[in-house]
Amino acid sequence: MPARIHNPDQLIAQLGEVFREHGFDGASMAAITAATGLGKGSLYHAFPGGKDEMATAVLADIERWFQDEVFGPLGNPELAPALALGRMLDACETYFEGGGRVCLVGAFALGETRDRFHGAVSSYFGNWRDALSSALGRAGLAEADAIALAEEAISRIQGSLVLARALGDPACFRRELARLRAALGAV
Amino acid sequence: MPARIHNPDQLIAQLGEVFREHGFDGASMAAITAATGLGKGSLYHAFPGGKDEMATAVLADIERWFQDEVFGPLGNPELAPALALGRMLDACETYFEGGGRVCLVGAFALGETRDRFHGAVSSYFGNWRDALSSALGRAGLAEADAIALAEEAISRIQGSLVLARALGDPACFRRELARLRAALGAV
DNA sequence: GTCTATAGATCGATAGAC
DNA sequence: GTCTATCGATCTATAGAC
Repeated sequence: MPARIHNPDQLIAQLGEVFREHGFDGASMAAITAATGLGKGSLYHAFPGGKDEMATAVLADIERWFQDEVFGPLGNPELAPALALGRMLDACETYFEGGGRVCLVGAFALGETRDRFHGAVSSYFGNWRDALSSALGRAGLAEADAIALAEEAISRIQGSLVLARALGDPACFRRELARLRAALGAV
Repeated sequence: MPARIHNPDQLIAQLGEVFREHGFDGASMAAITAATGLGKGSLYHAFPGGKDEMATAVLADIERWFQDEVFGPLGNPELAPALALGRMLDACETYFEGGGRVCLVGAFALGETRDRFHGAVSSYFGNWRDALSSALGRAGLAEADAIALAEEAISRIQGSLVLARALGDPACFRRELARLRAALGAV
């Protein structure tokens, strides 16, 4: 059944899972072909830049999701800060599947890809920090304290994902989210 | 100048830096040859198991260092807990070069190597958590609280390394260590 | 838009001389 | 113990048919 048209959104999601599972270097074109059901010809037609362009598209899609679900609400002055903070934690619990799914952007930051995709990685974390400190500022913290607590919260989320994966115990992540909910005064 | 005998400790350290810089898959034998100054023949003579054995040796060396410098003092009942906690933070600041050096074990936990080296990765973080919660228990915390704070502290260290690398701002890591020093009651 | 076939480079690993 | 030469496999990327 050739000429089957792929849903672009689904394709990006499939690519993301391949990079998540194998890493960037480990995600061979053969693995990508198997995971997406698309031959090399189709993949290079959609992404003339090869794996680099695929990963860039995946990172952009992730940032878009977080912009809509997390950063946007955090920065929205019409939303009560406690509510926005709670939504952030809920979105993280869902997105990272309760600690069973690593953060691809974090993995790219630590891995061999750190320089190659530095722009996208830096943008993701920078926007997260800015949006979070904005919400904390609206909650009453001084600017310096808000930035410090934002960095701490993001570190705790990212670090507990590392710990959960390292120990093979996703509950580590959920426990950290629960503690964060109290520390941030989130609803 | 053939027949030059390499210092085994130095070789392990060089291998560690190659894996840190390129990741496991990205560390090709050519890159390892260039970084160590050893030909493939010599490397396979020292590590018949190839890259897997090299990485295993590097991880064991890292765990040994943390055992001596961090986990041991934390678990030592004769050492004042506040002192042991302070030593842990000092050792982290030194080892991770103030945020400019990522945690190889953390990177392996997030990356495509997560299953391949799961034993070593799990051992490292499990021992860290146990030693840290032991020190926190001696400092007066109930067992459940000690374990929770230990997980939080390790998450903050690992997460701030991710954040520092992602933003290209090592100071993120040092700021988190300073906040952690206060939160743990460390000297 | 999708496929197969294949080029050309690089991979991990081995063999054997010194 | 170290080196060079080399193998077969695998890799990314391209070409061209349909």
